[in-house]
Amino acid sequence: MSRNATSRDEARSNSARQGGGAVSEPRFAKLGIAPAYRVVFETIEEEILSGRIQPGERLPSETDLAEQLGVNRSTAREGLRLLEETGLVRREEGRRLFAAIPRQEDLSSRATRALVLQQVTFRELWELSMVTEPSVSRLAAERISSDQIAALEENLALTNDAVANGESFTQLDMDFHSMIAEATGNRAWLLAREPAALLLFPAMDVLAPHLPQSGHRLVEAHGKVLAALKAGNAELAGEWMRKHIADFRRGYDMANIDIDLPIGRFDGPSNANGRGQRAETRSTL
Amino acid sequence: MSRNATSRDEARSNSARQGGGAVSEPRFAKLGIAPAYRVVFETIEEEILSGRIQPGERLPSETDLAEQLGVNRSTAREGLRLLEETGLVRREEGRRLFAAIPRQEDLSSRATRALVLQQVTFRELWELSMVTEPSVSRLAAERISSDQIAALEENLALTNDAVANGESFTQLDMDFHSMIAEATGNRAWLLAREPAALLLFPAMDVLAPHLPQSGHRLVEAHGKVLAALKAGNAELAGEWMRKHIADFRRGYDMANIDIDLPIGRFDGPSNANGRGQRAETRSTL
DNA sequence: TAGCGTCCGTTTGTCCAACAATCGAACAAG
DNA sequence: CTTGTTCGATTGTTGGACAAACGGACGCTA
Repeated sequence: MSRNATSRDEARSNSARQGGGAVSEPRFAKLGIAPAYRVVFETIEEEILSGRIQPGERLPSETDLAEQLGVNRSTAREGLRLLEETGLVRREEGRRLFAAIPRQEDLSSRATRALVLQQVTFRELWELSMVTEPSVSRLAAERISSDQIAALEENLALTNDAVANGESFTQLDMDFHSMIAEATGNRAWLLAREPAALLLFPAMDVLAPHLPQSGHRLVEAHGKVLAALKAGNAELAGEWMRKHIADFRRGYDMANIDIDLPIGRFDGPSNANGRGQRAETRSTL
Repeated sequence: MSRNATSRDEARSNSARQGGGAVSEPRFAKLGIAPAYRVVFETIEEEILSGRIQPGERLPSETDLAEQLGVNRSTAREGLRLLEETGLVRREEGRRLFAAIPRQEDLSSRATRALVLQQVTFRELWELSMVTEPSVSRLAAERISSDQIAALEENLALTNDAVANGESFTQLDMDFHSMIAEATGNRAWLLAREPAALLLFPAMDVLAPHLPQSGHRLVEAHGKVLAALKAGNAELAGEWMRKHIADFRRGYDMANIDIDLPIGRFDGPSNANGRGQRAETRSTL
């Protein structure tokens, strides 16, 4: 407790002003003065990152925490909010906070939002996906399990139905690609491709009205990829996937849409923790 | 103001318990009941995402905000902490909060932490980087500016010095790769490769003691890549980069380290907002 | 004129105290 | 064994309060 109280007071008294006119030379480094709630955050964060608090383990009650850290409960709560949004802490069915590791969905949706705000263009997303999707397909071909194959087959069937009925197949499309990525068993790959994928594939919705054939082409392409995966043919899987993504851009060109325009806003679940699991996506031009 | 108060009260009274034994059928969807501070968060988030509050624009004072939303200042503050950690809100030299777009560094470090906690292996990171690094090199070769070439040359010189003096060159190494990625001008690519890169390259520190030649090999490889970039030769740049990354793994094998072990912890700046900009990295086995 | 010290209203950071609502679990009743 | 009931622990929220720091404005002085 004294630890934090001390560091805080220190910070306070040290906070001599550095303002004024234009500083001639950067003689002093900026003082790293953090408000107490931030110190609370960093302290607990450190406990979790270092493993001293294991994921799944319950955190002390707010009152306890505040007492242990020597701050007021309100201050401790602010620190907890910080942690909460980081994903290092989550609430278990109702209240009770416990340590956790951030879920990739949280990370992805966060990253996706950032991409939207940065107004990334279709071209940027496409350039990336032209590499990621074939690559994961190749990897997946060598590792995919029969269960995963079965899941892909079901997905393909559903997609086929959706196309036949004129329904939106965007979600199914995204699932198809995600499942392949999961089949690689490589979490770094998952994280690398997901944010862009969440933005790129919904763009298909913009295309569909212009290109009546797009649905069928997609089903066909997915079928080819799936066949190659089933055969364990990495090169073939990669090549079909490459064509599939390349085709996507061709669709954009044919629909006469400028690929250098920022991609539309992603309307997924706005919050990371909890409700609204289905990723309802929409791409607005 | 009434808007939020209403939605909250509604939530309250609707919160009929659903507990009890094992539910037979999922007849009802879970109620999305959010505490007021979360609603505050989502409301302001929405304002920013929709563009009604522009990045760079100042937010109202906490008192104002609380009054407008019809909640207590403490509650509003908790919502602000959530926003703060999302990166949608930042403090400008001192206090004053203003809207912002999340910085990629924030996102990357967040993602990196997640990867560490998930205990990703060297193999996973390497598999990804074997694709990302050559790919960005190819792209960069077609777009890199002379300024960026110059920066890379300086980096190479510094790396050479560091190697000669037996100093750590990890940071320089990471910078080299990041600069190439930036030269692609593709933000999606930046985001995709960074988290893994932040973890993979520091692993070099583990290698160096075992392989005295590693530094020189690295400088040589960087030199080849840079020459190819300068020549605008995409294929060559990609190929040298591929060899460079492949070599990294060979080093791991030669040092007799199991590449399927989780990668060590990343000790970067723990907080996203502000101080501690230099990415001091360390890889602990 | 550029710089310095001071005063003042505003805003943030922190604390204290309190209460309603909910949860969890134990326990009683049908 | 499912449905109330009760009770302590914990969270969500509110109200108010105060010190510290900031942003300027103002005036003084080399």
